[in-house]
Amino acid sequence: MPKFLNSLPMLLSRTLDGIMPRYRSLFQAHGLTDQQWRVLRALWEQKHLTSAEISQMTLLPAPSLVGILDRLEKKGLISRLRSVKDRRRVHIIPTQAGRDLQAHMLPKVEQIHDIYMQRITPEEWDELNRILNKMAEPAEQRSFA
Amino acid sequence: MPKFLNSLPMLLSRTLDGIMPRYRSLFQAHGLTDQQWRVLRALWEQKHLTSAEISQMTLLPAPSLVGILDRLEKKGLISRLRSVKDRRRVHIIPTQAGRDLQAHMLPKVEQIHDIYMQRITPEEWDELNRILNKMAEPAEQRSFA
DNA sequence: TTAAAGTAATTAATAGATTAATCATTCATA
DNA sequence: TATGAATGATTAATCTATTAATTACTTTAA
Repeated sequence: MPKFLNSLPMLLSRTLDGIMPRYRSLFQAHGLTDQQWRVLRALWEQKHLTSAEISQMTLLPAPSLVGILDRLEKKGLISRLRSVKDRRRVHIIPTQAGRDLQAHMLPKVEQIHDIYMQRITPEEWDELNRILNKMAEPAEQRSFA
Repeated sequence: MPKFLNSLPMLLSRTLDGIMPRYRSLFQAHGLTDQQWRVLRALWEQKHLTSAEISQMTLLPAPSLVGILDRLEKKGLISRLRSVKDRRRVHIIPTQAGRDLQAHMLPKVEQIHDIYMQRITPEEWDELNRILNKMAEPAEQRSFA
């Protein structure tokens, strides 16, 4: 295998390319993109979030989020509600249709996750998290080590 | 940490988001995008590749590659050469400027890679590869296990 | 040899990523 | 209390991703 295929970015990209199609075909079956699902998924636990909070949780860049929210709104899955206390903020709230879709899809999404989790042991999963988090730690925090 | 932030796709995305900025600012300093560098990098070892081969190596989708190659060509870093034996194919060849840029950038890219490799042990790196490859294995191949 | 099937690159249409800039609002403070 | 700094969402411009369709060419099989 050529050297650069073993780089960290390529390893991670290859893994994502390997696992995402299975998720993606489920999302597509419900008319959603990966990113649109992420937003709905983030709203699962917290019932309303600001645009900035969604961006942080989902890792979706704020400028991308504008369009993603536009399309989710157009599909009737979320609503935007301008905050009264701070009118710069916009609260995002799932509609009933949005909550129904979440409830319908979440078990299937978890099934797919289980498929991948069953390929490794719980210890390997912990290892994976530990190693990757160590890799991605910002340099500032590391200087205290 | 909310549950879905611990999913496999989020873990991988978070790691990529953590490591790429360091690479990206180097690429930017030389007027390249991530993807444009990947193509140059793929041409490092093999001196000429077809568009399809580059797509496979770099994981860049073929339709995206058209534009990426257009822009690399416009910058004078690669040339397209239609194959004589099979005129459907297009061979991609780095120009002298392309090779010079590669030679200049590659050590710096490897330095960044080393930064991340020094955060973990060689054994952890092997573990990481082993676990992720097991995750991303296509289902067909797994049925023989 | 010729029609049909297949292949490599490309185009088209829509969605999202990246960086910088803008706009409205709020905060800090002089 | 005005004024400059900071903040949250958005727009703008360029580039890439995704899926489907197209174009040009090659191979296969009748």
